[in-house]
Amino acid sequence: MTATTPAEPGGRRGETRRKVYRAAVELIAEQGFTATTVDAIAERAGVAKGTVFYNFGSKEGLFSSLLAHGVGQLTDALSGAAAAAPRPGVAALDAVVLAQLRFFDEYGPFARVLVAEMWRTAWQEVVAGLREGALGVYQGVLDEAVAAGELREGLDTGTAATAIFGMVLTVAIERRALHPEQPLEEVHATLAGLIHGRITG
Amino acid sequence: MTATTPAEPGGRRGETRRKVYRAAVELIAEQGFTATTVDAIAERAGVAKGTVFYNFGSKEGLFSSLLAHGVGQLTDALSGAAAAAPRPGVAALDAVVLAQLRFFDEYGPFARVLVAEMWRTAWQEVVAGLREGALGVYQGVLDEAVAAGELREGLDTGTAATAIFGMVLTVAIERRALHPEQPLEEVHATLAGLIHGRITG
Amino acid sequence: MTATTPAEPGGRRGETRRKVYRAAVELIAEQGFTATTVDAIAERAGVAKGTVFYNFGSKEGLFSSLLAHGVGQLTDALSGAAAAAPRPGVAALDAVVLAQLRFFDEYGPFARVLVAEMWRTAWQEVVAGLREGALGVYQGVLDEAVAAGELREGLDTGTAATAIFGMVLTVAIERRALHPEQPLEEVHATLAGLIHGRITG
Amino acid sequence: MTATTPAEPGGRRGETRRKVYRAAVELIAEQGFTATTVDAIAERAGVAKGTVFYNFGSKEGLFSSLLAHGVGQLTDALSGAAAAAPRPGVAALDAVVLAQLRFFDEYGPFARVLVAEMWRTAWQEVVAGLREGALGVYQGVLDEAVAAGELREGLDTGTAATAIFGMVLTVAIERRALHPEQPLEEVHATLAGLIHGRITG
DNA sequence: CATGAATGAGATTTCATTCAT
DNA sequence: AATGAATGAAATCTCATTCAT
Repeated sequence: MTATTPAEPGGRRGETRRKVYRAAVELIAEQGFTATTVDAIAERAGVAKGTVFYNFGSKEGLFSSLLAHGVGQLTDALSGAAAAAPRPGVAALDAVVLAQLRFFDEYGPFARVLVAEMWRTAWQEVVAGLREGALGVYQGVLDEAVAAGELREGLDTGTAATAIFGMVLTVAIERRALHPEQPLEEVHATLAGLIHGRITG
Repeated sequence: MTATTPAEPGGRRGETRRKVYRAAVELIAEQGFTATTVDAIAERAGVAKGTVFYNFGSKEGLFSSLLAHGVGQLTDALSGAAAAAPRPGVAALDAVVLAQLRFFDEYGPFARVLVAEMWRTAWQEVVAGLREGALGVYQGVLDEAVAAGELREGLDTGTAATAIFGMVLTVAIERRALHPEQPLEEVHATLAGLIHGRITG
Repeated sequence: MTATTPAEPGGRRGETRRKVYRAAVELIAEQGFTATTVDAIAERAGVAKGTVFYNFGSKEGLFSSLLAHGVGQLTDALSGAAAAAPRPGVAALDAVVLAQLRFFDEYGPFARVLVAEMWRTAWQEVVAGLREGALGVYQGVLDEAVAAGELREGLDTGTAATAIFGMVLTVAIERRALHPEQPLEEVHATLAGLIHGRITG
Repeated sequence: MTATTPAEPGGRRGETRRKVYRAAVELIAEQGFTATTVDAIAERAGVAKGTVFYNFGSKEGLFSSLLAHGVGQLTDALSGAAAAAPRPGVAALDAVVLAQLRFFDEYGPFARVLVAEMWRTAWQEVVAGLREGALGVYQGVLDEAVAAGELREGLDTGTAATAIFGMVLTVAIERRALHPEQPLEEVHATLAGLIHGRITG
């Protein structure tokens, strides 16, 4: 079994991987990506340093596995919200925006890791997954809204999806860093207003 | 003259600083801050490694100087656009968005550096400058629009400013990376539509 | 049964040992002893890493066992050829040279291992075995030739044995690596000519 | 200047490289190739560990540079002996054999390194150099001897060159390891006898 | 008999920084 | 004002070996 093959979740190896994972996420939350050493991760996980390499092959391997996992969770959160929305179209869009806000509220460090490390060529694959996953959910919802006549025919839904995703991402990071006390609902209301045009009186 | 004193722009030292700036921005955009070595910066700039330290004191010093410089230029570009707009309010907002798109179209690597490194606690000072500068321009324009009755009373213009800035930043990066042939005006139209509510038919 | 006790050749254990032997010889021939990892040996042999240690105790143990095994086979091949020669002396010498060429033709990787690792102080015991075995055969044949008056009285048969052994070993490796198509008989004729003085017209 | 570019011999860097070189050769002589750590080399050379990497790029780089250097010296020694021989042909061959014996007598550790590490794919280039260099000298001398009628027409001088080189190499290593007190001249006499056919009475 | 996850000592390598020139 | 060789602390990574299953 190679170093990067995930083990069966229940076994001894799966347990180790989970411990290392959790330790890595916590430390990134505290100190950022590259400032986190494998030594520190191993110590916090309560395993030997070699064990990290045995299970993930390299520091890069660990982090790319981590990123992929986070992107997957984000995509799940967004598509879940889209599916659970009472009605498609703009109402679903609001739900997805709220889901994204909540996700980054809960996994704030992940948002920072995402924007800070997205550009490393080593992880282009992960970023591509983000595009197909999270941005895809946005674009799907927007396409439905266009089809339903809620948004104007001919809207560039690709660009609009990126725009909304980036808007929410930026606001979520800023809120966490500077106004953590501000209620999420308030922020959501402001963004929803911006997006579906009720910014004007 | 200390290491961090900027030299007169025309001299030999000013030229050296400019070469190092450009090399650093490009490399950091490609690989991120920590993955970029001073060796690589010096080599791409065509100077000796010692020269980087002679001029900027440290790697962090180079980077924060670089960020401050870029943020200053960005602020100038945005406030220039706001001031030159025929009318204040929403019209001015469109002009500022266009100016931001154009700025990042010209200085693409800087946009990536900004988005990637903006949130590191180490550089809070720079981020504060960004907030007072670029985000301030947005907030000022939005405040004027509220005062003029173009936007609804009570709008959280701080959050809205961050939202629009992040939206434009994200779209600018994505366009440069994936659709460089798409006309800037088209992108601008989509964003303007989103922002002032003409997204709906 | 201790880890270093050889098992009966036919059993499950004998089979495992043989697979590991073969894998180890090949890899060490390709990369050298220290560059070859137990991981790689186990993988190529198709067994678990623990199995190598269970059977051979240590990496060194595997290797010295492997060398001893190979040296024993080589000795058998050479002494068999000497015994089977129609006449003793120079004719027997030719037969032994041919046998050595044939042996290394069949077990090429072992020749490389031998030449590469023979001189390491760690394995003096094995080298002593080689000297008593394979070199002993050469020296015995040479002594007989001296006794028979075919070679001059006073010849340093120890040095001569080493010289001829090294010559054949080197040529065998070179042939395998660079001229595998060259008939063994041709090479043998050149060497035989060199050795018993018919190099001159 | 890249890490592998040799510096001008007189400068500061050249001096450092020479110190590291010398330390590396000494340590290899004592402990063998892979058992020698960069730490130990740096300490004996009296430089920081980083300096070794600054100058040679990697441990492999250091050793391959070392090997190439040794092969060059060996080639020079052999071709020098061939050129200085009073007469070409078999007399020159004797001189080359003596030169090879002397070289490995003086640089014994190098001979061991050579045979032990020749097979690493990283150094195939070096080995190719050996073939063209040292073996080339032997073949040239043999060809001349054939042309002069001293050796029989049609002799496979390529194989013969390899054979003689390997013979001398093996004997030189063996002598150094087991009979260092034996006079070089005696060994040379035995080999010379073997080679030009006076092995028989 | 065989396994393979875990280990940790010890190796190689990186790179921001200094300083004599 | 610029250089680049040298540094060394700190990082990443390797791998023979152990041991519970």
